[in-house]
Amino acid sequence: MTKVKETKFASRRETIAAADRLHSAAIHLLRRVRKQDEASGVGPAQLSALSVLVFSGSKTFGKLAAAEQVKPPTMSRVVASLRRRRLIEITIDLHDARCKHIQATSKGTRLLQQGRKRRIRYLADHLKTLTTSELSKLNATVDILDRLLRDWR
Amino acid sequence: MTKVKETKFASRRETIAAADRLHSAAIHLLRRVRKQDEASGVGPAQLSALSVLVFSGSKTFGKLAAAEQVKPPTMSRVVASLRRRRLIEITIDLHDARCKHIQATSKGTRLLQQGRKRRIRYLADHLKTLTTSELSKLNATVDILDRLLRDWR
DNA sequence: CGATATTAGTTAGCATAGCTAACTATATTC
DNA sequence: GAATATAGTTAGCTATGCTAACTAATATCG
Repeated sequence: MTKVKETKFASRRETIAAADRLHSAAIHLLRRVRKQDEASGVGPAQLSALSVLVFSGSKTFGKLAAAEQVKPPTMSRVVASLRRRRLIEITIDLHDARCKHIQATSKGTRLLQQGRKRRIRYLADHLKTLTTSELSKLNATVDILDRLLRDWR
Repeated sequence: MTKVKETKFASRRETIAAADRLHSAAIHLLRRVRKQDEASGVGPAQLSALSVLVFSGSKTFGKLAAAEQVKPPTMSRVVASLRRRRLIEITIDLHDARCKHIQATSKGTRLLQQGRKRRIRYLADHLKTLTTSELSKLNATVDILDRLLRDWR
């Protein structure tokens, strides 16, 4: 028995080709889905930040900026816009007056969930042409991607 | 025999759940990959337009705007920036002086392909932790998505 | 205790990217 | 040849990203 090791991983060439195709498909998919968000009248950065607040609860300013992979001045303006629209509220930390806690208002939560519903419904309207077999392949792949994203870097 | 029809398609609930997960994974994946493009010193709209020109050849202004799903004034500025950087060239149509044909210069082609290489290499560096079995699942799913995107709407 | 350093966030100012409304210039149509 | 349609531009708004320089609060250390 000379074969002691299975080729568990793909060649570099194949990996690159897969990366390329995945990248392109993701770009084109999102470009279409994102158009649905315009109906909310709120920009993408604001929706994305609001989404973090709605799904992971209250966050300090700094943690929100980190979660959005954005520099503090950018988040500062995004938060100010959200506040002007009464989609979030800000409270000052009792123990450290420098820290601000940001949380979604009920109006913000409502707006986000409606937008999300619209976006997902739109995507689902296209996915419904898939067979159950195709859909389960899709789900399996998203499992893989989720793991990849969790362990990123 | 009462069962006359197979349930070829998934329930609405399952479809919505899949759409939601796909959407979220695509957002997070692209957010990471897009960071790699900053190294090129050219913004995302410009890179995307340049990419169309490099891979599908010369385009008239209007077709480029349509391909990028963007309004004419937006494309006007994008093209002007690309031109200032000598990444594209513009020629006037001989038969219709209103029409402008936009094409990538060799500098533009080079810049795009380097950026693309960097981006794809980065993504591939993460995909290489996948087994061949996982990679082929991924490829199968991208096939499905490509078809979906081609027949969109 | 008080000077200094660190941390949290803001302000100012710049570039890119998206839009609409209003414009110019060229072609087409009647 | 006058009216209309088409291709693109200009002006001006909003939003999102950045860096550099700032304020204010806390922590550290002599």
